Amino acid sequence: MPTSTVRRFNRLHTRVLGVLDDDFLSRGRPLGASRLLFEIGDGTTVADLRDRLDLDSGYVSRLLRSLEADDLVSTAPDPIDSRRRFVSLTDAGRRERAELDRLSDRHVDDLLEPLDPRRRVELADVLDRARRLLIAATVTFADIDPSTPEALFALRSYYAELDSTFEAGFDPGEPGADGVDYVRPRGRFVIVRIDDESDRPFPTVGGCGAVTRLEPGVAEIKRMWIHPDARGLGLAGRLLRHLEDAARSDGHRRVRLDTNDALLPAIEMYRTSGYAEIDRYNDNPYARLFFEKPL
Amino acid sequence: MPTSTVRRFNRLHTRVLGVLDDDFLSRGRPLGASRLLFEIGDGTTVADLRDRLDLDSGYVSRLLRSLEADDLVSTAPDPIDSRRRFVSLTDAGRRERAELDRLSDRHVDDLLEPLDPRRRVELADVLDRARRLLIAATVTFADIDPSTPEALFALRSYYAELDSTFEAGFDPGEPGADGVDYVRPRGRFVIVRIDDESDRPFPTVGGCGAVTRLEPGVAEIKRMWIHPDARGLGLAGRLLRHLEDAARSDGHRRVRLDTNDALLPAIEMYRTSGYAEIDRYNDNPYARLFFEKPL
DNA sequence: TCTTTTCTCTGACTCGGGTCAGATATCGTT
DNA sequence: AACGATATCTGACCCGAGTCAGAGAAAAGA
Repeated sequence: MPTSTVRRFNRLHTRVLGVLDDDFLSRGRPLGASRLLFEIGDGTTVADLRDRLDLDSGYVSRLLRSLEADDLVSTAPDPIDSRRRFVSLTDAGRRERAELDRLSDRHVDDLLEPLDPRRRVELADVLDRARRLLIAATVTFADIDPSTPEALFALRSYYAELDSTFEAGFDPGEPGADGVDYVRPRGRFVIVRIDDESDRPFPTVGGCGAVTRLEPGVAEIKRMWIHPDARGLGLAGRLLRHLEDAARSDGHRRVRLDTNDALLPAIEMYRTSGYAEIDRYNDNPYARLFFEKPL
Repeated sequence: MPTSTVRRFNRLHTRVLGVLDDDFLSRGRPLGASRLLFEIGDGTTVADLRDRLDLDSGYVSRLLRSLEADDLVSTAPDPIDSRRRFVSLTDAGRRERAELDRLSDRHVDDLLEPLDPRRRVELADVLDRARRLLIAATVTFADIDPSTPEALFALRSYYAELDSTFEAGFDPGEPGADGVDYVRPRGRFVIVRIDDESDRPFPTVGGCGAVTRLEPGVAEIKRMWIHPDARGLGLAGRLLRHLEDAARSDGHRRVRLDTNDALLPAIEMYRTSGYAEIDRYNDNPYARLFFEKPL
């Protein structure tokens, strides 16, 4: 049933919103060229454009030259590596991009105009909820090295949040310990990747989690965190299951985890996910509750 | 604010749902050809396809021949008018259409798969609400002749609903009276057109309403009806305002209307729209309440 | 009956989007 | 200095989508 409802919505959407958007985005020039204007942003290299839009190198080159002919972009050799060309918008290009933006806004405004303000807001609300659910549906879990920028970004966000949650603050201790604990064969570091365009350089980090070996057959789940903007979408539960699966496939029979009594929703999730409270099994000063689950 | 939210949703939507849909709809053949398979349905004429999809006649012809070459459709002269050609699907064509349908479903299913059932339903719910609000935004009000099939359909639906609402039933009286009352210069008949694909021969009728002259400067609003599926979208209020505008531009200074005390939401709307209760001004046996509003 | 209109089809064409195979220049490494 | 890898560009293509101008057959009107 959800399937047919989604398809029904899709048909309407492409008709009233999608198609038209493309229509007038092409102001005299090929549509692909207009898209480039947005993708260039504050300047990038040709290679970057190429793999962001997944286009043939020759094709991008041609599009850029047509934009150059219209004096909307300018290119120059990248000072660092002069095989590369650095592309940026000219003033006219920035104006054109702003104009396209304005037209898109205008198009949506015109569409919403007949609705009363209350329903306009309601539409925005339901579409935003739909967007978040779609993002949740397209999230991916990836094992990565905990020393990569992506992982460090997640960990730092997590620590910062703990620091502001706990009354006494939070000190992550000496960094680099993660370097061994969360790397195979001792453990894993998992990132929740949100495939929401436009956030560079890597897809938005929606959360993280780690597994590490405690003793033979027993793993510990640590560093579980979901970005505040991505909560309420069922991601924490999916991440937990993913980490349990990882532990299981690494040969563990039980998983443990500790938590602080300030993290109520987390505690609730552990209980409903089959975790039972056990005695303290480590000397983590921030931990007040300890759980275990057989795999 | 709603504007940017809508655009934000659009970007995500075309990426995760829209584009892919087109992608695999083209199973070896040009996309337009696949679309035709759906549009042909249980058989139509070439002209019908042409203006339903708004395509060039030569183009449709070519697409049809390519489908014929694949043995998916067959054409024959229309027995009624042999300038026309009647197009219908072969068995293979029907199978292919079913297969495309299955693939589309599958694609959506795969997308929803990671979501837990509760959130899957929630997504369907919010998308359906969004669809209904978008439909409400794209509705059009049109003055038409009350004797057209479209108008008759609306009126009959309205009478049928009254008949099942009133305990004693409802008898619309001698038909044809509308023929003079709701036609200029004495009055108007307005139809609410819902531009939701697929419902032929005319866009779905979402409601109706009429204005007629009572006495110099005084108009009466009658036959106001919104299709049950289209309620809760603010259409009744917009229709009422549209009818008032029509009365005003026809030179009236006041509008009256009568209603039955069983129609509570309508009564509530009249009160909040500036109508004041007045004494009975006609002998309509179904009316119990009478309202008037200065324009 | 003759003329005009309607409906479909064909051929010739345009255009945007995109691929592919080099050519050229630069960088990194040995 | 030489070699392979990398980044960009150019020219030659292909293909799908769509337009346009008739041609031919049938229907409708005078």
